[in-house]
Amino acid sequence: MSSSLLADLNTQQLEAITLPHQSVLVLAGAGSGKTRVLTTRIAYLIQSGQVSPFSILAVTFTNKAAKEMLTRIHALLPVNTRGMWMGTFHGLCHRLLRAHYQEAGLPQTFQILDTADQLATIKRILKSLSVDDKRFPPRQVQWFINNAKESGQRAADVIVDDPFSSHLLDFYLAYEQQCNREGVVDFAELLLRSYELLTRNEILRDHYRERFDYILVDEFQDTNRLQYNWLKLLAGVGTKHAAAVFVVGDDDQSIYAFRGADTGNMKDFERDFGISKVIKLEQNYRSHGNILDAANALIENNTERLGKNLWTAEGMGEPLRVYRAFNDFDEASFIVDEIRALHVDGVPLSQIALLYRANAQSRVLEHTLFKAALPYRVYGGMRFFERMEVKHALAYLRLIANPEDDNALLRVINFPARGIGARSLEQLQDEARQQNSSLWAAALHRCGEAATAVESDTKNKRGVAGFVGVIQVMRQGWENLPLAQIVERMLVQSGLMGHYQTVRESADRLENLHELVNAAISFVHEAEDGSLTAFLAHASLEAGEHQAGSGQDALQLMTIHASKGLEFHSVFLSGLEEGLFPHENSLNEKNGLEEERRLMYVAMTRARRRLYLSLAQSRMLHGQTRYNIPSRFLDEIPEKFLKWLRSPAGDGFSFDRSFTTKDLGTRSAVEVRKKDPFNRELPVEGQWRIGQTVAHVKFGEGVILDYEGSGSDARVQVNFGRAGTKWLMLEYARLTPV
DNA sequence: ATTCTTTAGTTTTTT
DNA sequence: ACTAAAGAAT
Repeated sequence: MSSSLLADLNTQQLEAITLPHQSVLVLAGAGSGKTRVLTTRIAYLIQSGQVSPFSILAVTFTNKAAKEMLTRIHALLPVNTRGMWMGTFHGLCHRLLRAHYQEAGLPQTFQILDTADQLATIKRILKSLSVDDKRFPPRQVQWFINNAKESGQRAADVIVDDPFSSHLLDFYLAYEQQCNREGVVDFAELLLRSYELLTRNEILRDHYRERFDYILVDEFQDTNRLQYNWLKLLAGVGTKHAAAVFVVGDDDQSIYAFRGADTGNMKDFERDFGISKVIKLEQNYRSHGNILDAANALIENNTERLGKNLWTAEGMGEPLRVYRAFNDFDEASFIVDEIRALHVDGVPLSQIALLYRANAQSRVLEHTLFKAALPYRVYGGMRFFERMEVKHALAYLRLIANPEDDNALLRVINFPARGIGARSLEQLQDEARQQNSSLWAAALHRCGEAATAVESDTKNKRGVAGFVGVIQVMRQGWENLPLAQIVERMLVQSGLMGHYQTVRESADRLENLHELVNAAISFVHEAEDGSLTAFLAHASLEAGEHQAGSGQDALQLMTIHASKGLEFHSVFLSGLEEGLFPHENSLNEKNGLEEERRLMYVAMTRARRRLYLSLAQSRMLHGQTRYNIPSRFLDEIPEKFLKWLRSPAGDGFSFDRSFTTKDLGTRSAVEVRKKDPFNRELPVEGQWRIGQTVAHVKFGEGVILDYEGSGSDARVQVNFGRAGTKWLMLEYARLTPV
């Protein structure tokens, strides 16, 4: 046994890593070396010859976490870990279902619906049932279905006692049938179906139980009921081949109860798996004492805790700095000033995080950072595989794999436009309903199956026949092409490329389509199975690591949720106001306040050396100025840990930093409708800006509102007040700056 | 079939 | 205040 593997570990870490074949719950506090323990445990088991990688199953919550864990194991251990199963719950269940699709009652090419696809399917079903979507909002139906599935219930299992729920149940049933007909599964279905597969199929169950000797689970506090039951089933508690289940979690960092995570699973785990001992990792290697003690004091206010207190061998460090701002702009400019000072002191920008409760808060921060010319990156937001043009392209690919996919068909049957309007679509849907078939089958039937395939690539590209032809061409003779070529040809054949080449302002979209080809190429490189079906599953399950633009030293902006698991030298936590944090909506939910407090705890424990807490007396929200009182969480942190940078009571208040209404209130006679937040230069001439006042020979003075195009095609929209708002070609309009 | 107008929703989010 | 999506008008 190499000694380096176990060097520098504390007693509890060592105990967890070297534990013999038994199930254990590891309560791992923030910054206690949780990931290290998990990866070292796996490396230790393999290196000491207790188990082959083939018999290990490791579960994480995100693909990112799985990837990181694999990298770290490889760094510890020069051993081939191919046989090991490591991934997310959904990824692993997907793997099971692919391997045993027949036993699971699925077509070989079954596709995965993401959240948006699922909602679209539900809307479609509600429409076909002529349901009033005012009375039954699609989102609520979606929530009902996912909730049922995540507690392991099929439509047949749900018991309802009121007429409203009884309707919801009908929709659930219709949705189930529709998904089966189309051969698609949603995220919850991946779990439920593989759970049912293992329940029903004794041979498979025994096979996997025998195979997986050691099961490890990260972020266990985030598991929902179905995931827990899946785990229990696979582990085979109480049977001859019961696996040793090693779960790591922190009840204080459970912040996903709102989407079904159940910390009760931790207590149940102790009971169901006969846990004799809980190992607590309580030494924190991240933060200075003041930060940690403040966080501990805060979380003490929660009653539902398993009990655990973090300590550090580091010194107390600095107190937490609290700033009470006049308004949100003032708060942002305070943050900018402090960032500048930190940067001068040598703290890299990438080691500074700006955290907030809600995404809407990033706006003012971004605006201020941009004005201050500080580079920043915002995490979260639109992902690559969720972009409209990418989803269109994926829909075509789905139709190649499985034309029965109504969802995909509806998305692109008239995109690019082929002259198929609402009328013809309705006819098609009626036909499909009558024959109880897919839309594709109905479309085929309508065009006359024989004729279309041959004539398709000659001329007739419009109408339903044109669409059928396009798909026929894609489905015939492309089977043996490499994935990237399929994607490339599809982009041309579908007309997507052509469409985005002609439409103005589509440079980004075109680039994304090219990027999709690149994604296919690198997917074939990395994945074992480079098939189209595998690629489509990848697109659904790993909606996208947004890692573009990395490398540059930039500030990190994200929600507190997104910051879990990360650490920074300095953290700015803004918006500490009642109503915002804790969020007002949380107060109506059961245990909502406790979850908000855990969120606060997570935010505080991200900081290694310096933690700023800030609040604004007034803040723009939904277009209205709101006046808030300080967050109760500030009261829950003892004064001895805090250093107020401005009087907490508001007396002796200075307005020096604050924006007054003069900045916002004065408007010229001409109203600026749309402001570019960055006041960026028009790319055309370099001298024109949005918001700039210009003069026109005939229309007089006006303000530039917007622009379009570039080069000789560049146009600007100018509001001339009395003469109205006009679009003008820059080349001819002869505008002059005023 | 395109384009304009109205309306709803706006805590957190991965798979 | 702002956006996206549904509805109405051309």
